[in-house]
Amino acid sequence: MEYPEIPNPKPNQHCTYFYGNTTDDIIASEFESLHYLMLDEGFEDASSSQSRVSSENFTVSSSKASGATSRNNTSIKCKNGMNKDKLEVGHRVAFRTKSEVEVMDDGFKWRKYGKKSVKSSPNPRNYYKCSSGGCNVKKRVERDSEDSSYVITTYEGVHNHESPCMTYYNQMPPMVHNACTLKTSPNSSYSS
DNA sequence: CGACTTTGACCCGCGC
DNA sequence: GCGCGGGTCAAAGTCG
Repeated sequence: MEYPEIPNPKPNQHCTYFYGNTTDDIIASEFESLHYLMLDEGFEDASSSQSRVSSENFTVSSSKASGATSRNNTSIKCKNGMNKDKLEVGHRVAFRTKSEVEVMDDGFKWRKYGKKSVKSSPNPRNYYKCSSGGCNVKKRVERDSEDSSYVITTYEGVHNHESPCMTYYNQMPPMVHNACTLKTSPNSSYSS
């Protein structure tokens, strides 16, 4: 198992992560102040190294998403009523972060290519592409419709290059690595 | 001048 | 078939 790229939220940010691939693999884990839910294939190894939290707080259903490029999608709904964004069954990672700023510095360079107001939320959804040549990773950023203090970020695809931030990280001495609270993949890939 | 953002138009799938 | 909604495109504007 290789770890997905995890953005670098502020120390006091609260995050909920959704890792998408199959609906059967819903697992929620948490460490420190972060919460995340994983649906990605190959997650089993990750669960062994991280505290596993019951998925009872979430319900999942499969559906077909509407839209220009409709594919199989998975709809996640929290039992507390929060209706999570539809997650594609594929290399998609979504997470919810309590943050004042919508765009977090995750080490990659993104170029905004669209903005759309969606019916399910009063807040507009922003669309970004990785600006690295040949890298087709996309991300969507929108404020939680139920609590605008939270930002929902969805990554789609796998980076075919290293994060500029990770390159710098790899050049740091090991003792500096120990200071990091978030573990990220050294090769920036979270494919199984 | 290149890279990025903005924003309206367009495309496409789905539901009725 | 048509309208709706979400995702993408691309031209124009902005910024360093």
